[in-house]
Amino acid sequence: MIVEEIRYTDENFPAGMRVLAVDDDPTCLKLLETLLRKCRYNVTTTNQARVALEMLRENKDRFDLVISDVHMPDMDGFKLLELIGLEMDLPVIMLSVNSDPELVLKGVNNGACDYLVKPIRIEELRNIWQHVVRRKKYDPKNQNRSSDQTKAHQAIGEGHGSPSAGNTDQNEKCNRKRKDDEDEFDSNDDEDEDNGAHKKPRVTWTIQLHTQFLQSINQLGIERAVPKKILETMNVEGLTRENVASHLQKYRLYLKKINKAATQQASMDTALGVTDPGFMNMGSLDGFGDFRTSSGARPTNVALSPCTGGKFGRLNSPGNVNIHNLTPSTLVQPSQAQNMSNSTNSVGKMHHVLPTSNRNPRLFHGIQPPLGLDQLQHNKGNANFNSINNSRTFRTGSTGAALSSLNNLVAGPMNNQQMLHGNVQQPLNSGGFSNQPASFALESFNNGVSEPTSVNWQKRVEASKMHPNPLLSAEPFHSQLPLNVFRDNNSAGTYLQNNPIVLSSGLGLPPFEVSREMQCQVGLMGNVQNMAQCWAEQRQGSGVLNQKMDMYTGGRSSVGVSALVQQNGNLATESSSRSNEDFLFSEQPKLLSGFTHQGYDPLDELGIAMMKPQQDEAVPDDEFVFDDYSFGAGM
DNA sequence: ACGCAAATAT
DNA sequence: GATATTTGCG
Repeated sequence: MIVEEIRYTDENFPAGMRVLAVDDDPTCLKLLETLLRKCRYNVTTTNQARVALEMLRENKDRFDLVISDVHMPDMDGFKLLELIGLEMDLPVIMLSVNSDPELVLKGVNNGACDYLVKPIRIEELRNIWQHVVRRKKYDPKNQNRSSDQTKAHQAIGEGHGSPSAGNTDQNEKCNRKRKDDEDEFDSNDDEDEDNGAHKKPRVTWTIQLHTQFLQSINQLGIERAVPKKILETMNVEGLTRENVASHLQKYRLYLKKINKAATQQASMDTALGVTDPGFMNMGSLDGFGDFRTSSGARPTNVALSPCTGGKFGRLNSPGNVNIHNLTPSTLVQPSQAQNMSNSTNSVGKMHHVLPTSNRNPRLFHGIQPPLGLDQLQHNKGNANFNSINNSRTFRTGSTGAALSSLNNLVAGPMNNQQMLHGNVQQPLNSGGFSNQPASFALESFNNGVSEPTSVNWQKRVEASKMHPNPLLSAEPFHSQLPLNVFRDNNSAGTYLQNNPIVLSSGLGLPPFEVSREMQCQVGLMGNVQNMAQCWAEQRQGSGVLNQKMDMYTGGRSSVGVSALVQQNGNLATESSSRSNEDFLFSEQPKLLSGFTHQGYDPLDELGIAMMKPQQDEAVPDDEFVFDDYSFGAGM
C-alpha cells in the first residue's frame, strides 16, 4: 500500500496538487490561498460556493481537492460538500471558525475528509494531500465515508481563550486562537478528545453574537424567544441550543437586575417627590411587564422593539426607565438584522459579519415612525424619569432593551395600565427607540467620579424624559440633524437643544454610538463646543462617555435631559434640569465605576451592556469632561 | 425543550 | 476571586 501511495505521489506530488479554495470571506480566502501556495499547491479560489460548484461541474477533473468554508452566504458549506460528494468524487475539507464537535461531525457525516478550524495553520495544509492519495488508493468508486473521517476532530476542539469580546482585532476575521501549534496532525493522544469526550468548545459571546441574539429576541418577541427559536433565528453555525439557553439565562438575569434597579429608583424618585410630570417613575418596570400581554400579538421585540414599535415603545416612553435603554439597542439591532438575515454566521466569523459600526439610518426608515414631535413633547411632560439607577445596568445601552425584555420575562403584567395611561400619549413604536437615546444622553455624569463616595457629585440629568426619539424613529437622523452641528459649534448647540437625537444620527454614527451622541448632546447643553469635542472623541474611541451616561442615569430627575433639549435652546432649561440634578441621589457610587474607559460604549446601548464586564472603577478622566459640559454649565 | 442552579473553566 | 459558560436535573 505504501508503495502505491508513493507511486501516486510521484515526484513531487503534493506540489502542484490542484486545490479549489472556497470562502466568502476575502481575508480568509486570501490567507488560505497564501498558505496553500506555500505548500506548493496549485490553487484556485472563489468566494462563492456556487461559483465553486460551477467550476467543479465544468470539469470534474480540474481539481484534486476542495477546501471550503462552512458558512457562506450563497450556499452552506455543507450543502456544497454534499453536492460535491454526490456529483463528483473529490476530497473536501471543511473550514470553519467553529470547532464545535457537532459541526465537525456534520461535516464528516456529509463526507468531508477533514475539518479544519480557522485560523488555519500551514501545518494543517501541508498534509492535506493525503486525502487525495487516500481517495485514489481506496478506489474511486467505493469511497464512502468509512475511512476518511479520521481526523476531523483534531481541528476541533480547542478552546480558544480569546478574551476578546469584541474586539481586538476585527481585522482578522478568522482568528480563533489555538493553543498550540505543534500538533500537526495526529496524535495528540492525550488531549485529543477526538473520540469521545468532546468537550464543548466554550462559546464566547462577542458583541456581535450578542447583538444577533438580541435581534433574534426582537424578532421573535420576548414571549416566543426561547432558546430553540432564538437559535434558529440567529442562524449561527455551531451555536447550540444550550449555548443560547445559557446566554438567555444570563440575559434575563441582567434584565431582571436592571428592572429592579429601575424600580428602585422610581420609588426613590417618588419618595423624593422628584417627579414631576407626574408619572410614574417607577412604574417603569411594571409597565413593561405587561408588555407581553399587551402586544400579545406580536411579541416583538424586546431588544429591538423600538423599531417595531411594539409594546416597548409605549412603555418606554411614558415612562420610564427603560426607555433609554431600549432605544439604543433597538437602533443597533435593526441594522444588524439586515446583515444577519441572509447568511449564516458562524460563531467565529460573527464579529466579522457585524460591524460594530453600523450606521444605518436607513434602518430606521424602514421602521415605523410613529412618534411625532407632539408625542415627544408629551413625553417630556410626563416622563420623566428613568428609573434606572444602577450604574452598571445603565451603563449599557442595552438596558432598555433588557428592561423591556425583563418586563416580559420577569415582571408580570401588572402595572402596565398605569404606565400606559401615563404614557398613552406616547407613541409607541419608534418612539421607544428614540427615547432611549435621549435618556442616555441626559444622564449626566458625575463629576465626582473621582470620589465615588458621595454621590452628590454626580449630577444626573434625566434623560428619560426625552423622547427625542421621535426624531430618530421617524427619520433619518441626518436629515434632521445635520452633522454640522458638530462642525459648527454654535449652530450645534442650538441645534442640539432642539433635537437631541438628531445629532447622532446626523453624524451617521452607528446605532451603538448613539449613546455617546446622547452624551454629547447633553454636553452641548452645557457647552456646545465641548460637546462637539466630546463627540468627536467618543467617536474615536473614547467610549467613556457613554458609560458615564449610563451610570448616571439613575436618574430620576424630573426634568430630563430631553426636556432640555427639546425645549431648545434655552439654557434655562438646563438650569432647571440641573436643579433636579442636585437631587440626585447619590445613589450609588458605584455608578461611576461602571464606566469603562474602553470603548465599547456603543454597544452598551444595545443590550450589549450586558456584555460588558462589570467593573467598578473610577471613571476615567475623560468622563469628567463630560460633566462639565453637561451640566456644568452651571448655567 | 425549558429554565434553574450547581459545577467548571477562564 | 469573580465571572462566564457548561452541564445536570426536574
